Amino acid sequence: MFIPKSFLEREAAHVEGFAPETAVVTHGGGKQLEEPLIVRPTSETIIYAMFSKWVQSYRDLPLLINQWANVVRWEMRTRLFLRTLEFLWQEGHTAHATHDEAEVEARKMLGVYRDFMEGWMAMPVVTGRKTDSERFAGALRTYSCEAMMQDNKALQAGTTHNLGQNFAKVFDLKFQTESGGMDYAWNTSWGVSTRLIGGLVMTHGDDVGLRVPPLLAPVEVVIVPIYKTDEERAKVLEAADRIVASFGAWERREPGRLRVRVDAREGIKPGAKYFEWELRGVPVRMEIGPRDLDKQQVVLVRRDTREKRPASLNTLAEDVVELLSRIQADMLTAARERREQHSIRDRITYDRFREIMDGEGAFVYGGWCGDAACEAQIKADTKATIRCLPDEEFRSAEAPTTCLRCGRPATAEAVWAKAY
RNA sequence: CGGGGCGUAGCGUAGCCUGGUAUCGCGCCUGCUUUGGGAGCAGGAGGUCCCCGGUUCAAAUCCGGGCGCCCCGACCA
Repeated sequence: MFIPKSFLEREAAHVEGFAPETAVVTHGGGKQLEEPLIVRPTSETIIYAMFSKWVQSYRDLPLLINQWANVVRWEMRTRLFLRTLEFLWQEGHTAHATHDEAEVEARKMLGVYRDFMEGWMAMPVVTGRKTDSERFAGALRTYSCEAMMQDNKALQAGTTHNLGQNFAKVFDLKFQTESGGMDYAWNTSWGVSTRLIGGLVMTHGDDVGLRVPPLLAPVEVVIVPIYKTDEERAKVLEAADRIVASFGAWERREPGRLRVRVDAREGIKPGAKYFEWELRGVPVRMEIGPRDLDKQQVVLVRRDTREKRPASLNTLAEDVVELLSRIQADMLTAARERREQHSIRDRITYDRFREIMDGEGAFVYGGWCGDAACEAQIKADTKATIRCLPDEEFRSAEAPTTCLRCGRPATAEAVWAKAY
């Protein structure tokens, strides 16, 4: 939670990047502290100070520490979920014997993050490397997952860093090598935060409310019973209980059982229940009424498309499991298609680029000359930044040959967008 | 730190310009009827109109000061 001010100051680029946005504790126990304590904005300094005590030999490497922690960054302006003064995140820190091993780790964690964002959140991302001006303060290289929100702005959803030996050198994180010499360790760090919740909302939310992908939904299926008389009520609820019991035994599915809930509240009409569960984003609603039972069926309604269809009681569990996995897949596909519809890969003039950034926004794939001054000028002109230099699978079939703004030869393809 | 806006019942608001019994919706209470897309009808309760001061016979309304909140910008991996 607290980091001695001198720790933060040890790595020059790190302190320069973070000092303006730190909260500082000057008093403790009623007395002024000899050395102020920084409320951690990130934990590299304190972690590597400890690593240096733990590591002596190459045999102690690699070393990985993961922690869930709250951090504080004194932003001038906050935005719910996306930029808060205090946020909860997961931060991982590693130490390795070689540069290449650290590089592999940084890339691996980027893949882990991507798998979660796409496989679980159904939030597609573009992965790639940050430019020098956008990379983590103190890192050698920063990689990121960039998602597109429904207003066509980019959300940096997670980052991983190859820190090189920058922190090891200032915290004296040394080890004896296999051949008997001494070397500084190679570090990586990586994190994702509660910002992902904002990303989920802004990727999938619609006019009706939240849409939660099945794999993350606390309730995947809500059963809404429909009845008029007490007799009907008893019959319908009994059928609902039987369905829940049969689902409870359903274990052929990954991961685990079906999470089902019966909304048996009385005094609330079915329509009101529909609206409430739609607002909360429950992926599938199952309606059971007397008319359905007569036909040995229920009605299934998808939250993502709001499509409604009957399903036989005989094959219900299989049907629901199949539907849930289809919803999971369709939500990712729909989000990805949406992103691609708002991605521009055609060569466009800088005037056109400015027009787009001034208007509806987009991910614009364009050439970059590699000059930080040019990058800064584009930001000044349009507020758009290079979100990343995309990994190969995201690059255009035909690589751009000239810089989007200055027309000089391109050194890389870049994804430009306004960001949160 | 600049620019703009707003504070009226639990919530959302009208009224303010042009001073005169504070409006409507949701919610709440009681009763009856209701339940396949946000129930209906009838009756009812609920207010320091953000605070302080001024003008006036009379202030939610006009004037002065204060407080609070929101949005935009600067800032931000």
